[in-house]
Amino acid sequence: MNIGEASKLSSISVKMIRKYEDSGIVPKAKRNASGYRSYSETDVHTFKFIKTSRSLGFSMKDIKELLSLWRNKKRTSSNVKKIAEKHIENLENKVDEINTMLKTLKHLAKNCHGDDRPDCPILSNLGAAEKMEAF
Amino acid sequence: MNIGEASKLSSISVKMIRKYEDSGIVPKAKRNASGYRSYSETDVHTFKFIKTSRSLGFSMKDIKELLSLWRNKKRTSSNVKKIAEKHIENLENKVDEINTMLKTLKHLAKNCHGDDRPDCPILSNLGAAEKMEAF
DNA sequence: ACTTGACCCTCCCCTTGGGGGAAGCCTTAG
DNA sequence: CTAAGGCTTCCCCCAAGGGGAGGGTCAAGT
Repeated sequence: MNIGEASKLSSISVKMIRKYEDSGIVPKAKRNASGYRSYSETDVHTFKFIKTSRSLGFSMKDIKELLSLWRNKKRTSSNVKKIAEKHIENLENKVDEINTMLKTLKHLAKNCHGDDRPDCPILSNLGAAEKMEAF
Repeated sequence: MNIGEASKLSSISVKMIRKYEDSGIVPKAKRNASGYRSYSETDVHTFKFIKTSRSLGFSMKDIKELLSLWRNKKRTSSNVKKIAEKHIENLENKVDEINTMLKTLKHLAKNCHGDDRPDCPILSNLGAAEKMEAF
């Protein structure tokens, strides 16, 4: 099949399929007589793997590694688990980080009138010399 | 003062101070006789405002707006609050998104032996035709 | 057969919020 | 007077996409 159909079946844009090839995440596609890329069901399967991995937040770098483990029948599950656990840790750190921001932001927003008056604790705090750690 | 000192005082890199100027987030700096950018305490204050806002996760686009409200003494606090609340909403959505990923990832990791064996539910699920919503 | 529209190709630019480094002035200390 | 370090502009890079130009190819309708 051509790239358009592979794109539809995998829910990965034509642009990105080509980019994945350029960046070496997937091997170079075979070409037909007129230079069109030609894909098999297996290739679509690979694209779906990428799609699912992306939806779980894995980086393309991680996915490249996961793909090679996926293809390697002699892999050990510990290698895969390590990547997943590292990713879980990163995501948990990100959640913590955002929650810290949210705590401060909600505190500021709560104390802001949100009316016609110009005084606003959000702006005064953003512009304060002291750090936000203050509260 | 020169850009290096403004950078130290505001904790914003020299690179980024120049980039903020290029992108119009801050007005063009005055230049001294030899073409060096020259900053005042007020400018440093502005950079600190940006720094704090970034640490709360505001986009540069939001910060541009917050800065203009900050400088405008006739502003209404409702404008500021709207920006902050929209940002809070975005962050909350992001946390939800990541938590959804985490739920799936943890489920997968829990069921992965993580030993020498090649069988691994993480890979089988990433490569499954069915969507992850399945569990 | 010919046209038209839908695909496909490559190449380049844009995004966000940073960073690296080169080549060339300016300044200040020794 | 020289050397170091600060400053300037300019260009390149990252992730993970997207937009669009300019041109080749294929298939269906007339």
